Amino acid sequence: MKQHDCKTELNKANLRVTPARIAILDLLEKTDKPIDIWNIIDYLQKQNIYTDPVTAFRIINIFTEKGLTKKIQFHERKFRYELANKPEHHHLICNLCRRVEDISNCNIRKLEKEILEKKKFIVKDHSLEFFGLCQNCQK
Amino acid sequence: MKQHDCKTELNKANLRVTPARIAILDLLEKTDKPIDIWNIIDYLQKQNIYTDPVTAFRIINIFTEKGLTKKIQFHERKFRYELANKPEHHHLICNLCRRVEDISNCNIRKLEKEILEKKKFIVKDHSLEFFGLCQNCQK
DNA sequence: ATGGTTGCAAACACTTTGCACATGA
DNA sequence: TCATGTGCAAAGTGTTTGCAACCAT
Repeated sequence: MKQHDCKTELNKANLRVTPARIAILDLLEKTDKPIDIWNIIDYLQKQNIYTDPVTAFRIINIFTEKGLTKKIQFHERKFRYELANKPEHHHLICNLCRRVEDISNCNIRKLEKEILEKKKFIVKDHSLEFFGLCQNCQK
Repeated sequence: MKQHDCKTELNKANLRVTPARIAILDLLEKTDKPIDIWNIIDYLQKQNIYTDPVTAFRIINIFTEKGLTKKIQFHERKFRYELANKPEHHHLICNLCRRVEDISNCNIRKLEKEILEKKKFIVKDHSLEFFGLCQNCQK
């Protein structure tokens, strides 16, 4: 994401523009798989933006609150994060090498409609993750 | 589950039969929603089976390893657990009252086949959870 | 008898909170 | 200037590990 875009994003969310926030949006934009806090810290460090882990957590939490990012879980003890405005997709997580691939066109929307009809439950969000073996690790 | 069945279950898994293990299998059998460690501890306590949380973790972990139980995540910091041999189903989790409802017939298998064809990824397991508002909380 | 199980103490990993100081608008 | 953001220390949760004692087989 261009710096400019990041700034407008932050403004729209009523958040002040700080180096750490820009960098984190930046990282999320250019990373294709959900990242954890340590990925974020590492990246900030490389950008010479010294940031306390606490701050990283606070940033990612406020982003999630404002709807900029999403929390994801891969059956690990920690959360992962990705941009919320990515087109709908789900994850294939390799049990061996932990590589993550995206998959889309799952037609979950149709399911959600059925759920509303059958169960009167309004789906706001869902998580769909597949665990298994990627092509490489099948050998 | 009858005591007897629990015992054969444990034997089949090469696990020794202990009061805590029987009780945990028992609880999982009669509970309809995924439970966490504290639910387990509470139950054991009520059964007058005094068990250290560490032991509860160890039991549930070995059960999961042996394929008797499954770990589940509901975007919380903790894991939940359910019996692995339940018929395929997914969860509707209410964002407000946290009630959990089951849903089945999602035809995920079809999707898994497509994934194998498109991505050459062999799905071993998946997690599909829906978050939203249950009928009661929509008012 | 002996190897799997447990309890206890401690450590661990991830995440949150409180408060004083710093900074962006 | 002043609300918002940050760093540091500390605490909070959920979970795992090591080791000695215990108990199911």
